Amino acid sequence: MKAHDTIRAALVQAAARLGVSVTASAVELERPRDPAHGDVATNLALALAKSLKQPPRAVAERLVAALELPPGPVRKVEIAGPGFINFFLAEAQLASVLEAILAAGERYGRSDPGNGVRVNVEFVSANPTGPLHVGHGRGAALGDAIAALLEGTGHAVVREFYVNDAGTQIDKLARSLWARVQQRVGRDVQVPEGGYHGDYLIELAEGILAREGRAFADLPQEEGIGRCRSIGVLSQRAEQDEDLREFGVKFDVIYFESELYRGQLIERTLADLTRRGYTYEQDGALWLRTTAFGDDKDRVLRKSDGTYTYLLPDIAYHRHKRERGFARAIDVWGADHHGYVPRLQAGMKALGYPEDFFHAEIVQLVRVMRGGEEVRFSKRTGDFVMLRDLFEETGVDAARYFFLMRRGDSQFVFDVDLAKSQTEENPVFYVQMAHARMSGIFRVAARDPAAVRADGTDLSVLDAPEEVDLMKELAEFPRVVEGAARTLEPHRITGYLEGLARLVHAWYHKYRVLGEPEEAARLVLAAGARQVLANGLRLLGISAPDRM
RNA sequence: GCGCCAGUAGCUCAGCUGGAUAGAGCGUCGGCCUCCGGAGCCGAAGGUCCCGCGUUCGAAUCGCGGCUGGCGCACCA
Repeated sequence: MKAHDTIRAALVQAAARLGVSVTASAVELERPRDPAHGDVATNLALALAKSLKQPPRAVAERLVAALELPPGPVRKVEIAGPGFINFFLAEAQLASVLEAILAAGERYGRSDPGNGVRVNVEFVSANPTGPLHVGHGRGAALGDAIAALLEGTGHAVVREFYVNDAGTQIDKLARSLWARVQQRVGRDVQVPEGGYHGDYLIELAEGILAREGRAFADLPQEEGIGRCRSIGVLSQRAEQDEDLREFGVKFDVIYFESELYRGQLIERTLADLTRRGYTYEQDGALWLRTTAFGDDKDRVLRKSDGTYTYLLPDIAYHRHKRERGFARAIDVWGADHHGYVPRLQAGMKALGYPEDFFHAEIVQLVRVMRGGEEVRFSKRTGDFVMLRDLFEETGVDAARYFFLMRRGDSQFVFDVDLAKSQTEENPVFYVQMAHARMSGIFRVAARDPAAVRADGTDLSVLDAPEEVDLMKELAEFPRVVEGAARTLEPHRITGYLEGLARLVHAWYHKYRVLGEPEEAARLVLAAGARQVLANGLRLLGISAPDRM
């Protein structure tokens, strides 16, 4: 908002007059919780107290005395509490946010601090060994929202999914599937130890036999397992893609581990690490000196049997991201992998990459509750609850919203009954309903809300407390988006939307729009509120329905 | 044993990188439907911010030491 910039600049100038050099971005402006403390406040005097060796209030007095604000946006400046400087904005300033919203439309809330920086966001990256479960769903919702937040703040984002199609897990999948094929033709073969026991491989085995004929089961074992490997990976990948598509997540790049081997990227990475002096041989294995970067112990890159551990391909993969020109690589990982962060980070530093290149966002596990009881297992996989089962029951919007409404790093209980309920208790419903209500006004008025403009409308009649509060909240949206993007915390958006929806409902309930003397101005307010609700929901990948 | 994450109202959780009297929803209690959707709105009660020590003008927030819970600590992925 323009008033913020004006205040910021004036404060920087005032500080300079006191002999302190402050950058504009270092001046913190916030909206006080208590309206009696004004519309904008800064703690600048408190922050400068130490270096000036003066009491905060005295610093505040001097700052205000040195402050030169152009006439217009600010009508009053106060010093309060321990030394806060509070600014009170002119009323006209407040309503101008509506003009800004309607002029920007879908773009309201977007900003450009990212300045076109290229960011790779990798998430889900499930092994192609079975269906996606709810934990993947939380990662999918979070990764997609983080990507959208970064896009909304001016970053060039690529959404990426990494497929481990070359490891031992894939061998287990192939052998498990082969065993199921044998079982279906009546042979007494067991699914191997540590293999995949879920019913979905029985279904897949039946499909193979139906398509290929019984002769498939009589293939030589090596060939049969090989066929099972490619069929298994392809079918699981296809199924995961379909789940993700229906969940509303679209990836720009699907990267297969096997591509790393084809491009000699593993060997090149190993050569880099060695050339930089961070590898050594011991006990027949090749080690990476990760302790040089804060890891507990050094890690093996190449085992004594000559094969690679998981770490080396992963370093190679992230090196490849760097080579593709990304300034940042953000990975969304499940909590069960968090112990892995220090060694991959060490790998990045061993390659000489800056500290902030790689960042792992850890997502804690999800528990699912229904009817007051925990739902642990899915029949089909014999394991976790499947993502598909969840969103088919609750709807995609509710599932995504619920995954996003808590910080990723806190454990989360998904209440299926709440997600399905069509009442105010359900936050998704509550927020979407606020949007639908605003749309309803325009439906009755037979107007297109997207075509509403503030030009020439007298907005000074929007002076009821509920209307003032609503406009102030609408003005906060761009800052909320920026904060959420900076901290990679989409839950700030859901929290904001719930607060905004509350104000919208309260306003709607108390004041009529159509047929009132204030109709024109209130239509502008309704259109603005509707736009911000829609923009917030869209950012999270959730629909903004016009009626429910 | 070591590491990471969490511990805030009866419950689920926020708390904007150290600021003003710690907030919201649900639940509880009490009000409100001639209406653009009551599928909603308004109000009240409710706190040892896990405990202790420290850092400073100021700590839920930072540091140290404990306690509780989750997850990790492979030449697995």
